[in-house]
Amino acid sequence: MVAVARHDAILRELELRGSLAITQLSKRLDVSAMTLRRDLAELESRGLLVRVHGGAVSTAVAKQQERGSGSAGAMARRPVATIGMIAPTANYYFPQVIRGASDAARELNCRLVLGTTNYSEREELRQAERLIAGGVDGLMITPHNGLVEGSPLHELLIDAPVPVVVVERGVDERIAGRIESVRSDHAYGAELAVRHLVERGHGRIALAAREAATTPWLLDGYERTMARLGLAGHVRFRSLPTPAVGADSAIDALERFYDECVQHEVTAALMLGDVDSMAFADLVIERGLRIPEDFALVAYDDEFSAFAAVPLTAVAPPKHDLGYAALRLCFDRVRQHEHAGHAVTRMSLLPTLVERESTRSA
Amino acid sequence: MVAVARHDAILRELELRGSLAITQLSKRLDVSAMTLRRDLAELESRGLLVRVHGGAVSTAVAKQQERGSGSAGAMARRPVATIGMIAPTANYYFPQVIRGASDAARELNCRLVLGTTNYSEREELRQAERLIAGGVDGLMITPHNGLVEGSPLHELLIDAPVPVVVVERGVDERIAGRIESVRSDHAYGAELAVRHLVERGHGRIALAAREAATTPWLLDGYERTMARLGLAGHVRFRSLPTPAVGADSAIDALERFYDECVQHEVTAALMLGDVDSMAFADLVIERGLRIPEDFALVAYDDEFSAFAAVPLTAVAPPKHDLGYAALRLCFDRVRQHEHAGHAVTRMSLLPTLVERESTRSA
DNA sequence: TTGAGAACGCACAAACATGAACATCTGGAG
DNA sequence: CTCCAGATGTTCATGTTTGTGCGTTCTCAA
Repeated sequence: MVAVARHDAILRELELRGSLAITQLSKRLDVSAMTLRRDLAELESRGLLVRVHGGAVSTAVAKQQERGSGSAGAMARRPVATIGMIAPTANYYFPQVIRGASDAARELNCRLVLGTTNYSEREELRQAERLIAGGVDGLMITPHNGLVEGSPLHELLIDAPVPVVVVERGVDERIAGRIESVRSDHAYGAELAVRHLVERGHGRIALAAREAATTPWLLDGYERTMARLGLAGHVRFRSLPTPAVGADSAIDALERFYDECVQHEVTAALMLGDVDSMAFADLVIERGLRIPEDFALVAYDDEFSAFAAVPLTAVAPPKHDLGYAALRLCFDRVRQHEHAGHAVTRMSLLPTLVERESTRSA
Repeated sequence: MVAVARHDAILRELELRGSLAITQLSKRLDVSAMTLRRDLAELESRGLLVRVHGGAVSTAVAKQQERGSGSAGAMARRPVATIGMIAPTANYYFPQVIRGASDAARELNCRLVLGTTNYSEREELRQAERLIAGGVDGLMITPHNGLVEGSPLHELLIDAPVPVVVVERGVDERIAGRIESVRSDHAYGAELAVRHLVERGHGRIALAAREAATTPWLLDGYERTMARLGLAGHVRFRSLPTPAVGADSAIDALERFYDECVQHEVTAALMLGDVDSMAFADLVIERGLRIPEDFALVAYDDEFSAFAAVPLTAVAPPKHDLGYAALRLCFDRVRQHEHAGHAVTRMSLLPTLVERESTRSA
């Protein structure tokens, strides 16, 4: 590789990504790190880049950085837009989504205003009104029951003076209208899990889930995949009750689920929620079965699955990316707002499966 | 190999890659390094290239490098990435998609390289190989039959060293993998049309479509909506033949479709393709019916619908936005390439309905 | 604050590219 | 058939570029 070609590659990389790491680029271009350092030194002397420890950044990025720290935030750019986000809770599932949105907000230099509703419809409405009245430029919302036609929330959002993106919930097809959505494809997540178990030789696979927004999707993907693989006869779905706060009545339900599994000679299960899954795994082991030899388990959610006594194979919904993509979409709409129309976008992101001990094949 | 041929090869190489290395080219052309040096010396004296240690660079690149040392602004105009796009045709439907992609490319300062395949599977494979070998940074492709598991194209794309976005076609769910897609929701488009007609009092609605990639989706949305509205009993689907080029045998099929409509007391139709729809509208009027009073018509596609004798209400697939969104997605992936993973994204864009005379309610 | 690990850059060695001089090849004219 | 001119290949002394070992410096996290 000729020196100029390397220089070209370096500058291209900088323009495309804003920065480069010597170790990575040296692998990609198949030249030694020293050579790259010499190249960077030369290009820096020509004012084409700025060297930093580990690599280099483009002059544009360097300037921005300087401005940012130089006047210690006095010159910090004012946010270009304010995006409201309404989530049912900030305890479960959503923290990651919020973090994704917040990462995107930082990148796009816009402000994120958060409201939570504790799964109350009235609260959703109130928060939405508050944010819109408060002058947000765009709104991201997760109505806990989806957006139903004719509901007051629907009326409000359909006429909202700002773009609205529904996050992680469906939009009734009849409404469609201008409301866009970004969501995970949980049916696909269930499919992933079932296929994973089938590949490991399981034919009798059960599903357990408490009532949650994702449950219907999970059930859908589960049944569809079982049917497609010719295992429909063994479908076992168990709806777990949501225990009252503080009560550990969930254990009862898990025990009943376990008994059913034994009774129907089920050898593997997919269970919604990794906390429940961990409790269930403990129960299974307590009853004298080995995981994964006698019973395989896939958790649907991946917050703590890695930390179970037997690390659990888990389906990880793309929470971070979800928030990130939703905020970007919302921001795009704010920017285009008065420009020519655009097609209504429905985005779905696919979960991934992380294999751990609870399904390692024999 | 004669001197002129070598000179030609040298200049071609420079134009393609911007620079060349003597050792590599001497192997490839099977001539000694000395000969190449003499060639380069001559071509340099003619001002056709600039020699550097180890090889040569094109004058364009050399100038850019030189100017680069003066002002950093010079490099702003060089494309930061090259995105390949493979479409089955550039005559029908895709021109708009391509325009959308090209608009996005301009905004993002990247180069778009287009290949068309004339609906040939071999050609799809060949073009994809060519573009990847040619060093594109990302690839957008519309395989005419979708991406089928196990096909050579699938094998190629799944292992491609660059991000791949499938445009306006499905990706087999089992494949999923890392391949992303952007597409129109044609089922929703059909739903839009049917609902529009039902709102205007029609109960017996027919669908006509020739064999095309969108046909199954149209049929799906049509049947689903008819069923949901309790009109399932009146489903009439007519598959039109694709006429040979030049022949106007399509008229026969349209006549048969018309007869069927009359026979079943159908009062409205959704027809794929606005050219066919226009021909059909003419035929209906010729037979003495009035549009929209006696018969309502919605065209699926909106290139020329506005220019029919009776301007046609049409469903407009979001072609421009499709290309735009696909290129942006692809570009994003190129930028993130080696950074942390991201969730696989499936985007669907909703068509819109443009109301015109052919369905104005009485 | 400290320490592990990564990145840095000097100095030297190895590898490689260069071009002059000379050897070899080729095809056509004498 | 021989010779010759021009093109191409080879050798080698020289200059340039690249890779490596190693002590120093930097960064991040405990």
